[in-house]
Amino acid sequence: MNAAPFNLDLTLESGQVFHWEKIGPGEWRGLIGETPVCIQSRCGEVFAEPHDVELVWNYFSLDHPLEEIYRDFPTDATSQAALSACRGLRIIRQPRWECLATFITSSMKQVAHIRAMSLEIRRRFGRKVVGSPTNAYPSPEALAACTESDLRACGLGYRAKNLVATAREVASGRVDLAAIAQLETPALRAALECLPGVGVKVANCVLLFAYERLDAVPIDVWIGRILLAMRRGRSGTATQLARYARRRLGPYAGYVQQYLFHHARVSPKFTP
DNA sequence: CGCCAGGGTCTCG
DNA sequence: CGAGACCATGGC
Repeated sequence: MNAAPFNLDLTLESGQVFHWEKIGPGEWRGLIGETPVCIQSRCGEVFAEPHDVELVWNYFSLDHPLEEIYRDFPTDATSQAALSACRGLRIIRQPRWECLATFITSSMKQVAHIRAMSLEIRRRFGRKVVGSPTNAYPSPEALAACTESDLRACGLGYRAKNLVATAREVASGRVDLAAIAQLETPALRAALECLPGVGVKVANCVLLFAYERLDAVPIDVWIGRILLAMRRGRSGTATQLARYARRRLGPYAGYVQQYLFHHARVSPKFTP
């Protein structure tokens, strides 16, 4: 299938999903939900095994209008540098529970360790998938049945309590992750923030990565520093930075944020 | 060893 | 609303 521009490496290395394994140049193995997939991208052409176009197209958001998004990119030097470095990076449509759960574990953790925790949670509590070395992400029910110390054994530390509590909210049906997709963004954000371990930042990650709200801007320490630098010294509280991001990053602010984040993180000489 | 990481929550001005 | 303390863990 043809999907230019699409850069698989950038997409899978930009801290959105944490379970894919690189098995060759531009070639990755992982799971889309519970379906094991091998995928390779060359020159805008995508090859996937199994050849399930619909599944791959949807997961990697190959329908997102990247050229239109690029036309709306901010014109400042920082954003344009991030754009030329990350062209072809796409915001993935993640399964909702998987996204919510992994970002609850993400607080004050580096990407590499989020990955390690996520893989351990899959290994211990996820359903085995034939043809995949990686297990599926455990269901809300499976994690709801865990104790806090079960999850501490996966390296979660104080995050274990929140993950179990949120799993129980979802498994019990008190929160329906599919039903709330119909809500407008402010109401959806509020619903997510009611869950234990979900604050402003994690809610925005879930809005962007699992609910297709492409204007949602997660502000972590990296993006915080970048926005502060873009504001030229004017000091910024969290609310000021959020307002600035909403005003300056345009209709696809979430995309811009993801490009800024990844570019900064892989630039050895990044000093805001 | 000290510092930092895709923060949330509670308390106190 | 804003600032601070506290929460665990691993990498460098």
